[in-house]
Amino acid sequence: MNRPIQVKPADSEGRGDRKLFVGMLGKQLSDTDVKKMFEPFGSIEECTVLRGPDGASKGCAFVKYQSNAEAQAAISTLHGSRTLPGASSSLVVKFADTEKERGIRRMQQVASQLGVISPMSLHLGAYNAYTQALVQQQALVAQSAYLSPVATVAAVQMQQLAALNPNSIIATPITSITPSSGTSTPPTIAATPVPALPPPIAINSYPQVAAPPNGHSASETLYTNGVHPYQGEDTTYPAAYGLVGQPFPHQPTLVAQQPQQLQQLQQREGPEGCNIFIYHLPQEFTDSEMLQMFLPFGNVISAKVFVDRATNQSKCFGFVSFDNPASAQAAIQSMNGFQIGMKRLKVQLKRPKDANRPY
DNA sequence: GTTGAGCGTT
Repeated sequence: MNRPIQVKPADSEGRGDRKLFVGMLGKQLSDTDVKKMFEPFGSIEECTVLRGPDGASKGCAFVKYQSNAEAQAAISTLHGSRTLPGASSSLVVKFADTEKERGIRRMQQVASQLGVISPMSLHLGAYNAYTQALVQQQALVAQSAYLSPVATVAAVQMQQLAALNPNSIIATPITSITPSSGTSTPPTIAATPVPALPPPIAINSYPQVAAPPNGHSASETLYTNGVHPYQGEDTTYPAAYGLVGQPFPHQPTLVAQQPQQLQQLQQREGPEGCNIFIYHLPQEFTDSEMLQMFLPFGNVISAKVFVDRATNQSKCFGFVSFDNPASAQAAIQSMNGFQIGMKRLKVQLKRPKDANRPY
């Protein structure tokens, strides 16, 4: 009997698997559609298309057969066999994650949402750069009476980002916004006066600026005012920088506990008028850096730098969403025209999705 | 060079 078995036993043993993960399904396929597709290979015990909270298909599914052999057969025949309409590549059929793998996936997901695995981490080796940033930061704080709190915080953050990133082209913004320097350097902050912004926002956000270089900075900055997704180590730094007031008006409760909860905080657009478009970002800016830049203006729902999928390079523009229009306006007022290196940021409201284009 | 994709693991 010569049967061509191409799958190594090791692949299927020890997993006890009859359950498949199916990817690259068209998003319009239903459970039934998928079931029909997989029925020829065996008896299906369970077939579920994964859907988001809104009920939209995620374009993948779980299919559980009665036996491993059936599952195996489906893999052999269907995997990569065709590209379904609406899918970006060919059908994926493989064994679903085991418990253990799921655990790992969870951890990774949480880690990435907390910004622990961030390109920024790669630059954090230079501790002296960090301390240097603190010194400069304190100097800035001393001068902050000359600037609106928001502009100051934004500036400090820019400075810190620059300092933490040795290769950064962000070299100049700070020196040029010190009104007391007495030199003739013209301010490069374009919109220094920030109209009518409640200082508490800046104060609430302030401790984030002084985040220790332990890779947690993004975790601290994500969704600050109200949701503070990490605890510990956070008891000293507000005082360390002479801050007064209550850093967190309501008790920070959510810590990295329920992954589901974190998931719900994932990038979303805000309501109309709450989303801003940022152009001329430095090439090396990541989500978390952009997030930090805009934290002073309010509750940031999401911050996304647009990345070329093929090259993984930033396209130098991105989006930040706030939970209210006033924050978005404040961000525009303060940050539009903000000079970074040779370029100035362009910050404006995001175009509505279904933009009725005037011709 | 200009406006929120995406390979998705219950």
